[in-house]
Amino acid sequence: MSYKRSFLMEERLADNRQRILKAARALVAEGGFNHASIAAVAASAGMSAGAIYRYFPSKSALFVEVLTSAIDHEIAILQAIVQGEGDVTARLRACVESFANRALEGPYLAYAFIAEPAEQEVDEARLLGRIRFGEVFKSLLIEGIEKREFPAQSIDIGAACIVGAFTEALVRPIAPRAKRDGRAELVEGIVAFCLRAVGAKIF
Amino acid sequence: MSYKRSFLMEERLADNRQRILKAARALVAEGGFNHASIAAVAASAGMSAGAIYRYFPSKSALFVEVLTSAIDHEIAILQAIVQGEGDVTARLRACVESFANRALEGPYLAYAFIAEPAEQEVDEARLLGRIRFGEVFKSLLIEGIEKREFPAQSIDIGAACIVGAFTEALVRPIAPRAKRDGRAELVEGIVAFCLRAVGAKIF
DNA sequence: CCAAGAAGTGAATCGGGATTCACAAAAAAA
DNA sequence: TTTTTTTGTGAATCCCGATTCACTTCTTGG
Repeated sequence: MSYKRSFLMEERLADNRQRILKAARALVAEGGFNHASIAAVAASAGMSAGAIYRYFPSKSALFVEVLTSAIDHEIAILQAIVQGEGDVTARLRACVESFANRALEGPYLAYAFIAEPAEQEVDEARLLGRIRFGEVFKSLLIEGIEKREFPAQSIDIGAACIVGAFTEALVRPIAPRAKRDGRAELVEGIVAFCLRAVGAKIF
Repeated sequence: MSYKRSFLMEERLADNRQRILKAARALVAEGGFNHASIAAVAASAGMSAGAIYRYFPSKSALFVEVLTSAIDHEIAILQAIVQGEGDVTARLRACVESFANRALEGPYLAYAFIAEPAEQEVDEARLLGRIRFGEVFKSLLIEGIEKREFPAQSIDIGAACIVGAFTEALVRPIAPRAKRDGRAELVEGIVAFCLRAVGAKIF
């Protein structure tokens, strides 16, 4: 019998895989999904188009992973905030602020991840991501209501609405070409909207 | 010289155009944009694929028109509510309710119009539509603040957030396959969220 | 009815990017 | 080193639906 991947080989492969993901992410960040053909990704990752298929079964699969891991990262950040200290209102505010700020930082990337159309599969992943974001807010809502910071209300709907609200408010300034001033005001406006919406008392 | 379109001919042409639009709309309603290839539209409209191109310069153009006219219709309805009687809060509620109910009526159509990815051009039309919906809510917000029904707040952001909120809350139950019970609760939840968000006093 | 122009047909073409594949290079086993 | 297996290459192929176009059919004006 024959061939067992050496450790070094193993590493190189893993490395290539990462390089592909990174290249794909970068291309999306730079010009949206359109910009990111397999050929472009391959070139940018320093390998041939065919090679990509040793690492990912299809373009969709690749981009689903790109999207999913970006979302994972985002969720982790939010989760950390949720589990942090402070009253629920403050944490909700921090979540929205944090998300919005990062989105405004990398416009194209955020646009692609929030809104840009892509393959069926990628879209499903995005919907899933939205649902996961919703879960985060759901947990905040539950806690907020429990602690009487917020009035009783429909949790699921509220969570979805929050995600939709800041997402929509972000997409317009984010969408390619849009002006990008008044960032602070934008973020503050979104936060204020969300806090009022859940009935936080500060307002 | 020769040939001048008779009135009857003129009519038949206009009729065909309408038939195409209707067929396209129906196909979208039935299975989303995917379902609606030129071939399918042609077949469903009872003519050949080539003929479509006598009426529309491209597939995109056709679907942009389908989308736009649907949005026009929707906007007209909302506008009527806005200009109707009652306090601003009531009208805002009516707008959201009305939109949501119609969206839940024709799930696929609404999904396609709200969220399903499509060609660049169609997407731009959709973004435009969202902005127009935003305008409607903007006018309500302005009036509401003027009349002291709502506290001072950022108009543009608020409008965008409202659109995003109900849109998101609708898309999930709307997205192909989702269950569809508790419609009334859903609508009521969305309305409540939006009213709180703008600071309406009822709550 | 005929000629000229317009509308309709649908099979062939086109486009453009994903995917494959015959082959080459590199790595492990012998 | 030779053999075997894996990995990498990139041009050719495939896919698939929009779009075109040579041709037919219908309308209009004479």
